[in-house]
Amino acid sequence: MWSIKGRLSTRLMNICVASLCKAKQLEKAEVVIVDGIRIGVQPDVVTYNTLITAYCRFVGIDAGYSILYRMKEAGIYPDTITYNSLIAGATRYCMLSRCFDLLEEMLEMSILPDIWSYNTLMHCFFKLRKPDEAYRVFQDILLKDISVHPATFNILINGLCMNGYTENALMLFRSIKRHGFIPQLATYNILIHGLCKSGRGKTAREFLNELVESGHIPNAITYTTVMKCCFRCRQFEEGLKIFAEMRRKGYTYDAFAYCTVASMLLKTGKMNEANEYLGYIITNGFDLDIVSFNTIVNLYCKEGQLDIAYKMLHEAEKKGLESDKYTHTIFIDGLCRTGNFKEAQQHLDYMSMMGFDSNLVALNSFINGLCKAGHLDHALRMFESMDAKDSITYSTMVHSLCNARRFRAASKLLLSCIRGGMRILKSDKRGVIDGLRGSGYSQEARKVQSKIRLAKILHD
DNA sequence: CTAGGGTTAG
Repeated sequence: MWSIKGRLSTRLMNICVASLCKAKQLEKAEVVIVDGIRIGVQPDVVTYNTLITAYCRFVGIDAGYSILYRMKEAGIYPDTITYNSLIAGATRYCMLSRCFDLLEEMLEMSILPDIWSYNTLMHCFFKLRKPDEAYRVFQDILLKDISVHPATFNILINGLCMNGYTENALMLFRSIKRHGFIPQLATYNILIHGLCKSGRGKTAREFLNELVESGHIPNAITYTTVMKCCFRCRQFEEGLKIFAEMRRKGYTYDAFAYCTVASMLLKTGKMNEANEYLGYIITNGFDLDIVSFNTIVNLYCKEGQLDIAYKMLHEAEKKGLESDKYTHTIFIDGLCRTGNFKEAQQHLDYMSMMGFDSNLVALNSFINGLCKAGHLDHALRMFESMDAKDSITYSTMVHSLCNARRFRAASKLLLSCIRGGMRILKSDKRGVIDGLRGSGYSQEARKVQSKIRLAKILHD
């Protein structure tokens, strides 16, 4: 009798712990467990699995591991879900080798990996931009005859899109549908998002129709995705209409949609309106995460109010939020706008010290700032020192060198940009050629022109 | 009990 009651209570405790974990209330969850133990309710494997998931997500992978030790000490054996949670934690922080360590540990303990172990591993490969290896995991799943989960396809489609294989994602989507797989709402959301990101708004629209026709009801994610797509295609009216509809339907319960709108307004220079939207989420008690703070900080940086921007950053830190590469990039851009290159450099140094995966955007921003302020040689030195450059790096430099009438330097960079197979704005190419010609370098102008033509032939 | 939406540069 007593033991049945005990098990029932453990289930109740788990429900309680799960909802607290979901709300990031880890301390409260721990209190519930301690209180439970005091009155004789023992935590079980589910309790610890829930904790591991939450600690990995909100604190870090090592915090997740420490729960694993705690449960082992308490004499509770980890199961597949325990390890899946840790693998998900490792994937969150892109730690591929940890994923393999965990898989190995599972096998050593005769805990069999399931479809979720493989799904997560596949996701990790995609996050690390290794689509081939991710696809190999999928083939492995089929080979091992493990039955797939709808999420397997979602992860695949998303991963393919995010790695530039939109066409393959589309083919996969169609082929699994032919094989009788009924796409989930999430599958449609993922595909629509991928299509929007690769600039295929029209196809995205078609799938939005298909989504509705197949009986799904669009959710907040669908709306935000489509709204963003409108803004991308400069259909501002249409996008704002979608936002209004979201409001009517009660889908604006978090800061997501507001931040999308505010960013669009910032990009198009409508500071006052952006201020309104962001003011609304600040004063109306929305739970702001680092992305929301970044959007707000961006507003103040663009307005040149760096002091308020820093105040917001401190507020975010007080909430226990950690600044990310976006935060620093926004500050670098803002500091450059106000001519404070020294402090901008400090943010850059901090980023490389912290090992942020790619600060190319930040460097581009810095270079742009230097150019705008007329420090062309400083910008050039920076440019030369960069080991990775993209088309934006090149166009910024080429454009600025043309403005300074340094056409020969501009043409040199333009040519190396083309050699690298990168695209550059037509107006910048024109600027270089016309500039060379106008300053008496018509032979070099012809050379550049023919190289551009050659690149075009090779590219198409 | 894990995938999917929002934030950065020319």
